[in-house]
Amino acid sequence: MAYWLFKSEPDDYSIDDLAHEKAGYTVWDGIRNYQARNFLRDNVVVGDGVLFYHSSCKNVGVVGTAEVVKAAYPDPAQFDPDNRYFDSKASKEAPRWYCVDIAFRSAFDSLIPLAELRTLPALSDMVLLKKGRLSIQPVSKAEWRLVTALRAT
DNA sequence: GCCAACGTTGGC
DNA sequence: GCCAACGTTGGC
Repeated sequence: MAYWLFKSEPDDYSIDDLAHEKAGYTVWDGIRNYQARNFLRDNVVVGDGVLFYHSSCKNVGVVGTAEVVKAAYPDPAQFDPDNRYFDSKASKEAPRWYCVDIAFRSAFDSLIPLAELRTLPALSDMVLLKKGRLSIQPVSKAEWRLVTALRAT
């Protein structure tokens, strides 16, 4: 049981999109960074908590939580030539990229801006604040508790 | 849209 | 294996 922060560009896929998934979950595909891939493939397990983060938009920050409902399996998008995440160097025998499934858990009553997280000394070691570009990143239990207590849901 | 940070590619 | 060139991320 561990905690993570997943980034998404809300114009592409937002916490509201996740909250309204008819199937009750979504495939977290399209991860094309090796460090993020390794976390997905090797460390993310069912039941893990996810801080859902909106990036590359007007209001960047943590907007809610999700839960991992299926552990890593080969990302189908890498095999589909018509998909934007197609990878010609990947094969079904030797998949290069992995995805997990996550389900909506909560939406905060208001977004927790990145700038606010930066003001909290207890979060100074948070990966988000030190290594901004990683799209799948570990969150400590203490960080999870603190962040999820900042807002009502 | 700018630009800093950082990841990836590819020649040698 | 090094490193320059290039591409991408992502905050502002």
